[in-house]
Amino acid sequence: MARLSDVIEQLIKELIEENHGCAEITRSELAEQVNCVPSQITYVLSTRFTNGQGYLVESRRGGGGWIRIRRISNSTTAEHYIMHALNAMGEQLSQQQTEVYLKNFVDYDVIPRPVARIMKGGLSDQALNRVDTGLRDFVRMDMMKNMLMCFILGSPSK
Amino acid sequence: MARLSDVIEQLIKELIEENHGCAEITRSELAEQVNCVPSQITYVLSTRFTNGQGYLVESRRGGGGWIRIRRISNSTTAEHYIMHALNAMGEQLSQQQTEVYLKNFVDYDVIPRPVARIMKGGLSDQALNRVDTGLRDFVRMDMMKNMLMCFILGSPSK
DNA sequence: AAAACAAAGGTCAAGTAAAGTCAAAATATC
DNA sequence: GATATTTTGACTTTACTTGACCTTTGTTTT
Repeated sequence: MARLSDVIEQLIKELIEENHGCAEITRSELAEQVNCVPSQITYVLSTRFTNGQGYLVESRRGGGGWIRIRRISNSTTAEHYIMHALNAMGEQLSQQQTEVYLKNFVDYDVIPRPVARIMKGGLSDQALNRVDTGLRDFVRMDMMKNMLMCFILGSPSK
Repeated sequence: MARLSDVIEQLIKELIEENHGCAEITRSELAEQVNCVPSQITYVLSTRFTNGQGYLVESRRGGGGWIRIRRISNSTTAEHYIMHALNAMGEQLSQQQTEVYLKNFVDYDVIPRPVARIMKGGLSDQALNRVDTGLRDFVRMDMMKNMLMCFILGSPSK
């Protein structure tokens, strides 16, 4: 018997497919469709639609809120390159490693220098000063991945 | 269902644009146009047209009253605009406020869209997920400021 | 004038509609 | 049997909407 999570995963993937790479849902609606509690949608998103797997999840709370899931298309060299990097990157990222990565991205023309400069600023120890040192490199990695995904995915087509 | 607040925001922005930087409205009239209670106009103004976001809101009560929303010095350079924002910004920043700022920056050609996109990605709740919620908005603000500074410093004023 | 009235905008708290969190319970897998 | 994954649900936080009541200003009446 199929696991509910798998069904939900499949459903979302179909939505993305139909919509050329971008699904926009309402958590509670989708939950109702498959007859589960809303938080299970959250669970599926957090386990099967990560940056490392090539997805970008954005959301807004409050009245009229939504969740948007987009997938990297992998059709350009930049996308390939970044997807590859994303997979190779692991869980943590030091400031030093950040700089190495960014330099490479610029050298290989994956992202423009000005963009890299701003990323570097946001990912610096200075910016992350308030984050516990034990956690910092994890947060930095999350940010790096999300930034990269956002950069190559651009604005939602619509 | 699109949020009413977003519609109102857009409407006001268009009015400002049409009028070269200054919109003058009557709260109750605008409210009637979009079919909401007057106080919702106030809500939109207070969440999306603050001084820090580059607007100046003045008003007059009583018979013949009005509300005037002006964009701060339409003619300032990107650097000045950002400097102003930086100065007005305070210590904390929510995801929603982040988006309002970035949208403004892009709409008013202060920073290019791709840059705004990566900033948005890095500053999102998804990216900052591991940071304690009590700390999150502080960290987000630190990052925002750092990135904006990098942006200004990186673009040498001619 | 002064008082009364009308016509604005301002405030604030309650109501509603979403998504997020977290940990216990249930189920699968090894 | 132990460990990992999934399912559930009670509770939290965020964002938007509504409405009742307040204050200010201009106009009309006495």
